[in-house]
Amino acid sequence: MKPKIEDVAKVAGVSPTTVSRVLNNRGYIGEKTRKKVHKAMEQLNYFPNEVARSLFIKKTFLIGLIFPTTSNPFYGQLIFHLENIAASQGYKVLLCNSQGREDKEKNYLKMLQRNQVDGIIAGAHNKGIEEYEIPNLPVVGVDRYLSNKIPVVSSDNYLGGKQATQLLIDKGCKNIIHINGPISLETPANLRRKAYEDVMRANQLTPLTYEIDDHFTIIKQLFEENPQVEGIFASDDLIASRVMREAKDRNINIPTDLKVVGYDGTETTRLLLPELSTVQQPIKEIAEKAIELLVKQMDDKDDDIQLETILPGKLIEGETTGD
Amino acid sequence: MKPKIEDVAKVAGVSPTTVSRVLNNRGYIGEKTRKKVHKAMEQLNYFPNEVARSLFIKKTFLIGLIFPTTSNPFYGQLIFHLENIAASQGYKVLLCNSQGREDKEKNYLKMLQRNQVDGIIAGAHNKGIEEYEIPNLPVVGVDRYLSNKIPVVSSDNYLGGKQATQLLIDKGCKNIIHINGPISLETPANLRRKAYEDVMRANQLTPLTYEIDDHFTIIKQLFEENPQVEGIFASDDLIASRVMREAKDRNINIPTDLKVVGYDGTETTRLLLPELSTVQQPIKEIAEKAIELLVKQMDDKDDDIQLETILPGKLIEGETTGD
DNA sequence: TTGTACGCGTTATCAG
DNA sequence: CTGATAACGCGTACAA
Repeated sequence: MKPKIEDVAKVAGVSPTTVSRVLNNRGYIGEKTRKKVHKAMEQLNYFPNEVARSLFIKKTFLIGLIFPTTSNPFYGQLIFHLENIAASQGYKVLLCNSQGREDKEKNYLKMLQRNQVDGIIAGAHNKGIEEYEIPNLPVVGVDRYLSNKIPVVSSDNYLGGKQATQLLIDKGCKNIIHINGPISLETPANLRRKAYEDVMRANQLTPLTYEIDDHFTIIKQLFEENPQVEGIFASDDLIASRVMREAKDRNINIPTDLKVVGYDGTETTRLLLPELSTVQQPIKEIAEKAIELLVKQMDDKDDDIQLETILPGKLIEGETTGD
Repeated sequence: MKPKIEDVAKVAGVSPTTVSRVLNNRGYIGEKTRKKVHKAMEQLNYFPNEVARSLFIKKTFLIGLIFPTTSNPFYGQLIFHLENIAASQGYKVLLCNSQGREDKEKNYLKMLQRNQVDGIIAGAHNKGIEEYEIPNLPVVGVDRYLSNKIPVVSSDNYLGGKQATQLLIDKGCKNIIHINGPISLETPANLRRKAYEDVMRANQLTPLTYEIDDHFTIIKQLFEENPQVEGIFASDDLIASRVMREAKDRNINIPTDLKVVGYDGTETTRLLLPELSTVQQPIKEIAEKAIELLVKQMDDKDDDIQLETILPGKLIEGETTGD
């Protein structure tokens, strides 16, 4: 059915070894035989079988990607870059949407091991799963601590949180509230909150953080409990968008009565909500660094690599922090 | 290093065959030996090697996904569902971001063949590439005609275009302009335009279509050339968002002076731009149908399958079509 | 019920 | 410069 190396060999009138040599440019081969082999391959429409190849060389050039969901613009864009960069280095990508579910995550982890991936990049993680410490399997975390032995790449969340909060203060807000995603202490993203609290206190202001729930109902509650709120720093742009919506429904003018800053600054949110001030994450750079760290682990066996990489983001001032 | 079936056999004190049997639940095995083998597998932290397995059974349970980019909310969400459904049926997913580039697309196609994927789902496509007609390799197109032998799944683009246009007319618009993505005759999405033109003519109105360029500059031009425009039907929500932005910059009030309808209605755009009227695509249903058609091709050899599947979308009326 | 031998398609090794 | 052979890890006849 599918032609194999042996079929090509037969047609070209050489041995399978020679075909393999032509295929991989290994050793010396006569120019005439090389031509013959190439012609035979075209004639049969031959494609090398990577599965057999992988079995032999014990390398699949596969990278597993475990993230909550490509539906989310941040992860969608991150995964785009990861795949892109991986492809440019000859690696393929196995996509896993864990949806923030620990059971799915563990199953994916097993699946990836069975499939002999050369490495894993993960940004989905609930608690302190130790399943990620897999002997001889390189792993890199993105915006998530996976273990104290696994390198993490993230944007400078502390700086970002600081800049966002400071911007609101600079614009004259005193009553500033922070809305956080679901709290899990292991994520660097929580540094956004810490930065917010530090900056508030440094300015003799009282920090107040709300934690988001699945249906954003907490936002209504926030406005009801704090009618005097002047500034809101949301831990991502989607939440910020809901805040803006709620403010509109309550006839609260942005930026006059309320100023809003989000976080992430993905292509999509920049396009759909250009007026939103936000801290833009260096998504492409994060992807590049993650791949770099992964490939380094795959190549240099147990060389010591940098455990934490923090990339600076960029504060974008839009109309929601006004004037 | 990594334990193989033979190592497990040794520890359990049985033959490799027996281990394989318990692994695949094949044939009769004594309850005691089954226990022993399981214990040995746990002890060694054994994972079956899917690569070797694939080589033997000539099936990889891999599906290749070729789409422009996960960065785009529509594709991001579609890919999420595709992966999800595939996973629930034991299939894994190889992600390919073609970025609308024909050369990348062709390379991915070769790569997927070398990697022995069991099938391909593709929604990225420029012209009439015939590379997709691969003997014995099931393919399904999403919103793109790949060849007249390859099944396509798409939302009811004609109906959607009709509904969008009709909505604008119903709301009192006469001067209605359509903005299209890059035109390629092979895509069902172009039916949106045809529907627009048909409905316009049926109402004694003159259709006028602008084709979007990379940097949306055409939108400015549109407003300058048509100061009297009352309604705009954009072929996706991202374009619609840019239209809204431009209107705002020109102090054109939506919906009073201008009404806007988009297309896609992804989770992200619904969240970020809930005021936008749009035609929501049945993304999950598209994914389900695509997987179903692919799996059917993989199982029933050359059974005749439905070549075209059209799923109805849903018109969502928001504030941009007012009142 | 369990074990032996071979083949899946490829490549490294070693002769020639 | 080219060819024969073994091995990668697993699954299945076939034999025991």
